[in-house]
Amino acid sequence: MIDPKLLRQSATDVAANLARRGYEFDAGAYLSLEERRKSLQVETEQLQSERNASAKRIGAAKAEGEDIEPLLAAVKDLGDRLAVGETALQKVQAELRDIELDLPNLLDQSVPDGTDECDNAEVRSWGEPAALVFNARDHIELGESLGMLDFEAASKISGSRFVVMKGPLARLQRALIQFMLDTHIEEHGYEETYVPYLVQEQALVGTSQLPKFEEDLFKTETETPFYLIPTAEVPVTNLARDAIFEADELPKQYVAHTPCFRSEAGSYGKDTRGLIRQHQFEKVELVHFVIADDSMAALESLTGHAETILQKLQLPYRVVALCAGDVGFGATKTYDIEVWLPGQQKYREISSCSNYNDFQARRMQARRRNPASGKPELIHTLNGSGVAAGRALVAVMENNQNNDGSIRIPAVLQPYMGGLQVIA
RNA sequence: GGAGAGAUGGCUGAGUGGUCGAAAGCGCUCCCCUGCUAAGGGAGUAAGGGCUAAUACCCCUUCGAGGGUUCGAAUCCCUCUCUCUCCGCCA
Repeated sequence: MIDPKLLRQSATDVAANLARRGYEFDAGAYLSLEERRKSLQVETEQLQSERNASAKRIGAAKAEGEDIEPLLAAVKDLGDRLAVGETALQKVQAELRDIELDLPNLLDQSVPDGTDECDNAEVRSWGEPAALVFNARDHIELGESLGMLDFEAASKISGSRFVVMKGPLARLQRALIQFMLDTHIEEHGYEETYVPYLVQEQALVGTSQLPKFEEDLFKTETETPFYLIPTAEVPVTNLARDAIFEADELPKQYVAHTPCFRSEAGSYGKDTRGLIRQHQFEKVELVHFVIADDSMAALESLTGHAETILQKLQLPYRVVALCAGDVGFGATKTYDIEVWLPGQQKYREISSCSNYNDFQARRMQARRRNPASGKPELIHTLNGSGVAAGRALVAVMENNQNNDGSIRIPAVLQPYMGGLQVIA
């Protein structure tokens, strides 16, 4: 959520910033609604104040044994007037909140212009795509011929966009997850967390998947509905909900491995085959809570932590700064890390690292106490994949394939594979 | 699933219709006292929102959540959620 005070005071500046995303914010309509809110709120609070004062007078008079009938008569219609005002105020406030919850975050000035992923700016790249002497196979062909990826079996059980993995390949994904967790815990200073995979609406409003993107989520039909998490960002970031951190508690860095569940509504034609886009996938997620001044530096270090994983796996990648039109709803700035996939002969997203500044914090009431003023102020939140395990598996398979269809296991993963060096 | 108890400020815990945003204690902050420490004395110490140039005044809201009764609700009524104890079941 954008600061409502900023919306009031600088609505046209906000509109100009959001226009970079291609988002149209009707500042005039907002401001007229806001003006209505102001007069209604001032009026209603005035009536509440009168009610409180008269209740006290009546109480005092009664204690003195005086006749309170005249006082009661004087406030006879106050309750009705108040009820009318309160109802009207609540309605306007709800309308304003709906608008505010629907507004994307302001973009950082360093975000490059552009409308879609074609305009993203490469920041750096690492490693060289290998020149394979034979025709590179994709992970589907590799996995199926090894007998270790079974999309048909998954389809029988659950339909499309699911997979069954078997044997050393299933273990390889687990090895990747373990390796990533251990690296972040031991080398990057993260605290490991285990979190719920089912969350309530409020948590998703906090991280801004709701109310706008409900169709992307799986929802249970229980009495109070649960949503399956689309990313560990949701439960982990909500650890800061309604919290006031003391000065020495920040920064915080959390890592979590979870499955992620996405309906993929609206992506029907995309990546229909293989592991790239599944309803269920494994991911290691990094989350930072920092003070406002530190969030841009934290974005750089978080992105670096994800890059370290790919470097240790010897996977070629590049880092791109998402352009204005491609930055996600709640982020102020995002780097995507794209790994080279020989089977597709292109770079594909394997991690997305975002600074949300106070956007999620405001929705969650996530604060820290400023030691100088003693007052609570909003923290900044960040998150990024460190990295997506399913896609990392794809990258390892395709980049480490041999001519005979066997797959070399990266050295850093071999300890997690019982010393196995090749999957054949 | 059955039976019972409970939910109050950072913590413990009073408070069953009126001046209660809320006693007391603990914790924390500042000051005094003290050679240091310990002990002691005094003052302060919730969050969100409105108004505003203001993190100054002032005002509003909040005692698990939502509704109701009332001039007035932490206190009375209804619904829900959660926590704890015992029994059953289960990983």
